[in-house]
Amino acid sequence: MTPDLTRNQSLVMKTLSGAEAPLSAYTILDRLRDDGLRAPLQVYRALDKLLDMGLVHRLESLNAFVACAHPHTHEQELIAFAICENCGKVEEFSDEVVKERLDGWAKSHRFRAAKTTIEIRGDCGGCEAKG
Amino acid sequence: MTPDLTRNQSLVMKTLSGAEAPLSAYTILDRLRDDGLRAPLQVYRALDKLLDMGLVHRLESLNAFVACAHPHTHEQELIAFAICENCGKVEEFSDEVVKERLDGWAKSHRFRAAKTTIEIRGDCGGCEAKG
DNA sequence: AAGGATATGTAATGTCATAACATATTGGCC
DNA sequence: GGCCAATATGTTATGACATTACATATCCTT
Repeated sequence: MTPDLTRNQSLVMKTLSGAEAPLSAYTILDRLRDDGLRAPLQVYRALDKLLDMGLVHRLESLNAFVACAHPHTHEQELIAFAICENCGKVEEFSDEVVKERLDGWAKSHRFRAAKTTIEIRGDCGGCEAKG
Repeated sequence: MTPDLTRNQSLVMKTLSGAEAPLSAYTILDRLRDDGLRAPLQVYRALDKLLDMGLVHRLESLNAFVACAHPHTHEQELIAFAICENCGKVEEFSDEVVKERLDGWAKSHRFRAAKTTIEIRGDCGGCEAKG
């Protein structure tokens, strides 16, 4: 069912999975130089497929990518991200009520939603405790 | 109360207000060449101020900017955008329940939200009717 | 008039993403 | 096995978005 990953896809996935925070495509590339990757497109192509498979998310407000925290569990869900501007960590969550409300708006306005982005920028509790 | 706009800010604001759809900073620049603007920074600096004043919004998923549809009316609101990928037009709306739910999540996770982005990409009714 | 804050002008550079083209690998299907 | 289509890969160049750094000008307050 889940297709196997190709070499480049595996490398990119592994890099993202091991990262503490979102990475830009160029940062991923830098970390994979030793594995033979040389051009941005090698990373972007792998990311495209991983996004399609739902294994990776793109954070629009950051122009960066994260490994999905709950692969396969949200086929139908609307995912929101809380991004700490201090430590860079990202929390992934979903809220059925939010989804219902946005779906309701779309329906009443005859808007056919293809993809919805919800990103909250701020400071996570951990950072505040330290600061 | 509302500070007057400087020359560059006015030019940028006027360009965005007259546009049917979001514009990138470089598109704005191109449209203002005849008014003497020459460098991206002149546009970005004006945009920064206009964003601060709440007269303009940035669409993260588009790397583009729109004039605010309801200036001064949403000091406290959470604004969502529905972006038509067909005609490019953007609808701006807010939903108190969505705001409450996201605020609730943030509170329960000790996350201090600074800015929240909600962007729905899809097709607006008008486009579907034509297609 | 002096001085600080804000706005402006300009060049250079940094960051993110894709187009275009060539080559290689994979996987059915006869 | 051999063929062909689909998919993946490699590489160069270019396009699109945004900021750093520095110089100059304007505005406001005293």
